[in-house]
Amino acid sequence: MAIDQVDYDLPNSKNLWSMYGLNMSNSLVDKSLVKLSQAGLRLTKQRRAMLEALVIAEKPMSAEEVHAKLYSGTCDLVTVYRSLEQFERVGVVQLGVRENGTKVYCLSHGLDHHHHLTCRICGRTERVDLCMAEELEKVGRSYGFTELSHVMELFGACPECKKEA
Amino acid sequence: MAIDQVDYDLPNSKNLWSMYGLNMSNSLVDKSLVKLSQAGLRLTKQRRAMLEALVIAEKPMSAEEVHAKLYSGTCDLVTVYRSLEQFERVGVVQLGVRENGTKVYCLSHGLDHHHHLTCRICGRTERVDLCMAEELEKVGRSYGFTELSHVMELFGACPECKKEA
DNA sequence: CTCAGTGCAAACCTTTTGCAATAGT
DNA sequence: ACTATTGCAAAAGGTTTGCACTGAG
Repeated sequence: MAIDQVDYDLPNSKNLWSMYGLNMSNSLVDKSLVKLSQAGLRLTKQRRAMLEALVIAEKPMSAEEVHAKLYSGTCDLVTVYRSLEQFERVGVVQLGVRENGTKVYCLSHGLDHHHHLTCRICGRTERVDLCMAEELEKVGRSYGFTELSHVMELFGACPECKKEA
Repeated sequence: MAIDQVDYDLPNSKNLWSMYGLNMSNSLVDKSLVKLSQAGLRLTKQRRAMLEALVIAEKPMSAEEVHAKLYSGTCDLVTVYRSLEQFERVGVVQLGVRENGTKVYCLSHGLDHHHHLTCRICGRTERVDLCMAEELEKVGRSYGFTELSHVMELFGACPECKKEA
């Protein structure tokens, strides 16, 4: 079992987190769980595992990548797809797209919307706190569009990968 | 044959465009052809048809959409995929991604890089002349990244679609 | 108890690859 | 002629769907 995998097959207990053997009142995860619950979604061990994986990773991951982080047998890949979709719908995660079209998800850090710089060779990811949401909203509204959303991803070759090549 | 389809199976002639029955010294297409040629790519009737389709459409299209614009039998879908990839490599088209991960391509209007606002219901597209390329480059370089590129797409529901719903 | 969520299998859609035939240059 | 490009067929990759079963509220 890889060190960063998450094992949720532990005995039950009272509170939300101790049952997973995690000493974690991680505000990100807590907030996420609350949001899920408020949106009427059910809290399952599979979903908790996925959220946990997203917190640990701290970077956008595809459904397959999230699935790979889970302790083998935690849940089916299909469930990851379905849950991530739900998570996005209720604003718990933020959707992004890789250059090759793969969808990736990362936890919404509270209210703050952000973007990423990704190495297209090794996948290294850096957070980019730069966003033109307001300007884009303005343009969108000027055309009468509503329910605006945007995708912005920055790609490049990181110094390490460039060294090797 | 739909009115906006492009038929290239016409008799040969001397110049680049008259052979297609098109009275077109369209600078966009001309520039594109020159770029292709300069990059060492070959000018085939399939590629000319694709470029033409892109000019007529004036909006980003997926490989399948480009293929659908071509007169039936002009070329195989696989060829469209391969050519668009080449076009992008030499800077003749610009790559974008839809919310669902589909790759889309649009002609690079000369040197100007731009983005799009797309209705996620009907596909209507508006050009967005707003870009933070410079700021993004700066961030990328600050992390030591090179060969930077970015994807930015704005999505929403257009007024017409909203009316119906 | 009820319906949302899950697993499994299979379908689907988009994109990529292999190889022999074709056609620019 | 030389080699990029094409078509066809097949595989690959990522995502979605159908259905019966399970489990959270």
